[in-house]
Amino acid sequence: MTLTERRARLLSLIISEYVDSATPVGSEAMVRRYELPFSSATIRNEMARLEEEGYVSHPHTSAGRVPSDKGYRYYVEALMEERDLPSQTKQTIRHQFHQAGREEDEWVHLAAAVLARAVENAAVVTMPRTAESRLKRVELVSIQDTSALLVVVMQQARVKQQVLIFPEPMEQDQLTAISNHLNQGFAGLSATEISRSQVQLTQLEWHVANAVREVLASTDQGGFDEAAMEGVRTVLQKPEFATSEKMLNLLDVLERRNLPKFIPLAEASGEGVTVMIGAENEQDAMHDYSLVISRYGTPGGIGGAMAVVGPTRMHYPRTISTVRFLSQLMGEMLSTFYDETPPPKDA
Amino acid sequence: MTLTERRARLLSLIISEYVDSATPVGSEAMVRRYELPFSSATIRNEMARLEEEGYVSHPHTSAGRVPSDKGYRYYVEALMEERDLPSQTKQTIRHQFHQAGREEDEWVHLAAAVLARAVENAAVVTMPRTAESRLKRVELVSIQDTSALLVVVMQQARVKQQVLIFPEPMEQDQLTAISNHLNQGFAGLSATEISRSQVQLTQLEWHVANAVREVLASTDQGGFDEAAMEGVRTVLQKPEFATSEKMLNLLDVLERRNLPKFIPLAEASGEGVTVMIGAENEQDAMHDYSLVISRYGTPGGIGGAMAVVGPTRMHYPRTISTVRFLSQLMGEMLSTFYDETPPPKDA
DNA sequence: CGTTAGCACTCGGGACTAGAGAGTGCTAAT
DNA sequence: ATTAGCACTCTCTAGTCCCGAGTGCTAACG
Repeated sequence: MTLTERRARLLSLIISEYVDSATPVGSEAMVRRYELPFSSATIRNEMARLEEEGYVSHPHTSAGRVPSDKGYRYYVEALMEERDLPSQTKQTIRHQFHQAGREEDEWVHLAAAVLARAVENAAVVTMPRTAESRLKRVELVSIQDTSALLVVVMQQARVKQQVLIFPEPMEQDQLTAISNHLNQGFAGLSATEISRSQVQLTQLEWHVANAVREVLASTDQGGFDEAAMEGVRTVLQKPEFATSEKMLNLLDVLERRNLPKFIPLAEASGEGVTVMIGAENEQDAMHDYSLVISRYGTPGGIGGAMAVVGPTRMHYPRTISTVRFLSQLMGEMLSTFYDETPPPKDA
Repeated sequence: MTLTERRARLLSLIISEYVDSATPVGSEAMVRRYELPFSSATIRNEMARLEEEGYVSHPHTSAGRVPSDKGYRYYVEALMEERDLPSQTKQTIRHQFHQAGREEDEWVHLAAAVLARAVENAAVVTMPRTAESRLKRVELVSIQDTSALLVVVMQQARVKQQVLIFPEPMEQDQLTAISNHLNQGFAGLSATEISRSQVQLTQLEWHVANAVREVLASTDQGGFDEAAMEGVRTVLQKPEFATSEKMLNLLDVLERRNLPKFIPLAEASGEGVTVMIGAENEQDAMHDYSLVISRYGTPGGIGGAMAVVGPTRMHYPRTISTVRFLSQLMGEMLSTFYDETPPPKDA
């Protein structure tokens, strides 16, 4: 399954060229552009072999070659040299990134924007979260007689709020009493632990505790709910989307509620960067697109995922390097807030 | 400036027809389709007059007529009969809407989705908020030694949180003391009032108070930050977006950060529904689109705005009725939570 | 006078054709 | 093994033609 040295080199050039030009690449143009020490005829022969073996394909006779999914895959595995990002680029990214404020959703938006710009494709970054949400503190704030605002603070600084209706008018004092009791009983517990708990509760307290449990549970599932996406505009301007039909396709894919289906974050559970090329994604709608996914986060377990979405014709080395760098950077930033260990200040 | 009875009727028909078919409408087809008691020649004469007066236009000789902005305007002002939504539709909307949970952002998302579906265009709904945010309560929750989570609860149940870094390690007790002090001193105040306040503060307290003030201030500006948008897909499928260029245009308009520029919510400050047709919007990018905007909210002042965005060729009566109904419905729902007066249960 | 029939004229768009350009695959020579 | 040469294929663009829908005008009509 390994290619001869020359064919490998040729495949690599075809991919570079095609990533650049978005048009099928022919033998003639190849030798001219790269001053190859062979004639176009030789290149044609080699190309024919590459095609037999499935690394490139032919839109039609008399058109140049286009890399196939298999070709890209081989390129990503064996051919491309993933060199570190130029330190200037790193510096730029780091600089943009440190302008973020202190709110988490600001972070992820900024991260998505920076990533999208750096790789010139669409980028998705999910909010960081823990494996299992645990309650840190409950607050109840009176709104009017029978309604109050429930604020649930979870470990790792996630906050959710909702309006809670009581069957009877409640004073702020009563509410404070309830929240105090719940804080004593449930602090540090997860949703399931709360529902198993044996703490004695009044009916009103139980009402609140139930709402808290639901909040914790709903935080644990999903992950894309509050994800940030950027760069849609950029990617839609690429030549593959000249027809509005293709555009609609991609827009469907990038629809918020479709993301979990199309972007299998589970793949990114381990270390490092995962690449899914075209039909490697089971979803038909993704067959023309590639994903570069990575988890980010602290060693402690708090974290999220980021993904770059674009046509299979994407600049893989740059994209992979950028995703790797940015996920590492996000990890460091999270560490500064949530971990005991001070973050490495330089890289 | 008023049209003859017959010309008015004709304009109305042209608009109905064009809204339906999206193609220029000709005299011949007109008489056939609507069985008019005149010949096509007469209609042609009348159309010529309508064109002279600017109510319709001609893409080119030998094409049918297309309503102009002025034509639509006249139609909206004088011709269309805005009849109430069929009670079945109302019922459907009400039904869909009451499935919302209790979180505000869930409301606005649902409202946007319902609206978009009902009018078959894109819809934007902003989060409800007051004229000036006032502090209700501050909470500080320790995260690790030098960092804590600041939770700012504002009146009308808006909550924001951010991570706060202290120059020295802080115990939860200290944090609680600070928040207690701030709650005593600042509850009920707005951002400007806090900055003018004469309350004596330690350096640490001042640090926190400053952050609180910033949160309040940032909540007061914007309004589109957390707006919900739905129906982009729907509107992009309309025939006017057959070319991908047009699609990109609209996508630009609907970009989150562009919304404030393109959708002048200030216009909707008063009562009722505002319609902006094509070039009535100063922004060039909006010249092919119309807006139907309405404020929603309680009489008390808490509320937001909603807008429908679509091609000028839209079904105005239905859109206007739907926006009116939904804004009223949203107002009622807000009232149930924030107002003293019980909401009218039926309509 | 308002209305209508008739008709010449105008465009846009679809179907068709031709030719240029880029590229391939094969064969025979080096 | 490599290369030059060449016939062949296929897309893309421009050009042409023609149909259909629609207009605007004029002259006739009730």
